[in-house]
Amino acid sequence: MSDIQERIAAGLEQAFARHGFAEPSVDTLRDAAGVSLRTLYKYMPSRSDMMLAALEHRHRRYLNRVLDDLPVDQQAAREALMDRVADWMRTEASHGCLFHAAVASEPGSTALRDLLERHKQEVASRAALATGLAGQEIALLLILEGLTQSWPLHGKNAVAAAKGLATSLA
Amino acid sequence: MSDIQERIAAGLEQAFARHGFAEPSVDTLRDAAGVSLRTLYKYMPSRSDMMLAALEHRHRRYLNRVLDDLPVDQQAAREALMDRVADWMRTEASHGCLFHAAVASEPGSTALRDLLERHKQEVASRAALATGLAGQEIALLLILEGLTQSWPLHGKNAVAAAKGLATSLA
DNA sequence: GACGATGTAGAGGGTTCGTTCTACATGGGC
DNA sequence: GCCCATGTAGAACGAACCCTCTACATCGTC
Repeated sequence: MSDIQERIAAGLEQAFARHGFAEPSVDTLRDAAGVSLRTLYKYMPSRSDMMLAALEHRHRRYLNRVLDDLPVDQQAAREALMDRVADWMRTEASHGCLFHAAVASEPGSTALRDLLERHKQEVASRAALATGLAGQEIALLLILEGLTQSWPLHGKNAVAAAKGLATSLA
Repeated sequence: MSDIQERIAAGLEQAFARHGFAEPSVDTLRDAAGVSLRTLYKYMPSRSDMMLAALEHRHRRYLNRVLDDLPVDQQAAREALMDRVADWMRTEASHGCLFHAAVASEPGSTALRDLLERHKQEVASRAALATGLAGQEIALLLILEGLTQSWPLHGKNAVAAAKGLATSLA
């Protein structure tokens, strides 16, 4: 991926995260990307491609920010994981999971659905590995999804509930 | 609420649930509502009002289908609750929670956000009451959100995980 | 210094969309 | 029998949107 492509994807991700997938026009996306319309369309030939590129970019950033370098101790890793998710929500995604939002905005797109599935799959397996919960990927993912969805309304209380549930998985 | 208004709202809810909030045009919504464009706009003067009416309708139906008449035994109520949510997903909402989808499609709308909050609030308090988990509304809501989000990918495994987590709340 | 590759700036086309408006049908109450 | 309220059918309008295209700037290379 070239440098300019990376910068465009980063700008698009910001715009979609802030305003959702329905609202921003391509003109708005161009401003967010910081390039001309011609260049934008050169690298992402349609609005759908812009959505996909933004989500790919977000996927990489999410893995880095939430799942890299968790504590070695498994209980500490579980708590840190929930804190990291909350921190991600606070700074990046105050409206919930961007991948679910994308699929909701275009339920017909199989490309988006595949991307959502890949994202959740990779998050679940890496999270289970880091917390010593291999074999309980689904329960752990359920907690992460629940935290992501309920954080906007319940904040730190949701984090505490998620930690408690993750601990109970043993 | 008049009879025709009820029928319109029911049709709109179906259309939004099936195709999301971004895709369907007002012409499509009119077909789903089964009335003329003039009548549709008489009762719901803008597309945003159509979304709100559809969600109000869904809120009432969700409470009826998922939370009415749960078993008296608390452990049985917890399991039945998760089964009911899964059944709701299977028959009504294969793409996740419609309220979250609405907010995601229009993050700027405070009316939608308020409606989401009211919906979740009422679901949480009624669910906690029925399952003997008063005081743990947030943890229970987190499980319900997690189940709703992960059911499309993991189906009955997600239900089993949700039951396990709800049982652990004790 | 010419040139080709790559960028910006932004106007324009063709389409779709939300909303309004006109014209007409129907049916119960005086 | 007339009328008004309420419904259908769908044309029309203005705005917004996605995408293309033209015209021009910049910069590293020969």
